Amino acid sequence: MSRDAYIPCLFRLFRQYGYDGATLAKMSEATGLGKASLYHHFPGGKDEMVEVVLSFLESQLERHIFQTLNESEDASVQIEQMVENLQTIYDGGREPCVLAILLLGSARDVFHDKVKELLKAWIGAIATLLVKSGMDEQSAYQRSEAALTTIQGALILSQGLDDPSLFQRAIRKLPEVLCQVEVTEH
Amino acid sequence: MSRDAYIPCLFRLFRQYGYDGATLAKMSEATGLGKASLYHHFPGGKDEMVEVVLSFLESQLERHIFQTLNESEDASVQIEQMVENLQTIYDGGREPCVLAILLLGSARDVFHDKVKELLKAWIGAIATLLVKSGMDEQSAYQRSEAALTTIQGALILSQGLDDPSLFQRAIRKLPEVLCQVEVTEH
DNA sequence: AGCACTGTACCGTTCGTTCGGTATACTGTC
DNA sequence: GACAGTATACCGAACGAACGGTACAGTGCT
Repeated sequence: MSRDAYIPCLFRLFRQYGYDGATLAKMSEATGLGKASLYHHFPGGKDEMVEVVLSFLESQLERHIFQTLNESEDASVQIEQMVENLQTIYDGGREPCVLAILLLGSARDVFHDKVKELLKAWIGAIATLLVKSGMDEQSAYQRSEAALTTIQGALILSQGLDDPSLFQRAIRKLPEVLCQVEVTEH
Repeated sequence: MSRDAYIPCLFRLFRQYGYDGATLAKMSEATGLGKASLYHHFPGGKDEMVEVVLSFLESQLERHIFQTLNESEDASVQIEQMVENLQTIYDGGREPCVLAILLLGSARDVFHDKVKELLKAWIGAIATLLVKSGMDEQSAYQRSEAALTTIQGALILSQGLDDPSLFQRAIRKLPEVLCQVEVTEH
């Protein structure tokens, strides 16, 4: 079987256990492959598996997030579509973000660059969309960063409080927060 | 020396490496204590060390966050004080939150309850403050959750993007976001 | 003498990794 | 069609290193 078939499985393991916690034994059990076979498909060992998982995540973001943000309809409609996809990807707030797990913990330094690249791409994609819909660049980037802050923070809190609805409430506000014009007073 | 002296050291290790990554060898090196000495002070082993670290964090929150929120001055002043303390605790966004690290990764289940308790206490403290300053309870809790979402999310993103200023910008908006009256239009 | 503490040496287990080898399928040669 | 050669997929067993944890004999203070 092609090694691609095992990637989603590895993805799930790293997302659940992190770099240190996702042991070869768990991978062997989860994939049904012997440890030696895992090394046949991923000669670079655990690190290559993470690389591959991150590339898999990249393509997933590409397909379900970035592409959604490039269909040049109304901006708020696209954001709403992204929110829908977020629901799926993170299972309504029940699943953590593999980027966050890899960012914390002992493997931080090794994969930092790739994680950084993906986060930047995500923020950039949203910002580009907002700029296209007429927002000035600085505001667009600030709001995009705020959006990702909300997404990541809400994932943490939903995990911590055992309350997926927190994540859902948070991301449902995103279209409004990202697109509304500022007329606040205080 | 009292075991209390070693707790901040262990705290730093768990915050940096997570449960799996914070090995006894690292602790031994960081504290200057042999493994036997570590087990003398913490007979329960690694798990007890985490418990103790979480209790340490609790007292730290108590002193630098909750207490700040109980001095019954103007609410926005207190929030600003909390923001100041956040800057210190998280070193301006350069240090991650140990709660987040323990929440993700393989030790999740073991310490989930304690982490949940701390997060709830934090949210509750902010909400109580807002209620005291006249806000209705539901809004107060929603905004408090949003504040912690921002804090946690901004920490993740600041780590990921190598940009502590993101964290600083995010938390400096907290007083405004938490206290301002809603007059937005869209 | 009693106690708190520590260094050394060790335990069993699990870690990531590698080795040697098997089964199967495809490829080109005659 | 028969045969050797090669590539792919897989596995059991073992490796050294590191893991968390323990046993025990000090050591120094009261």
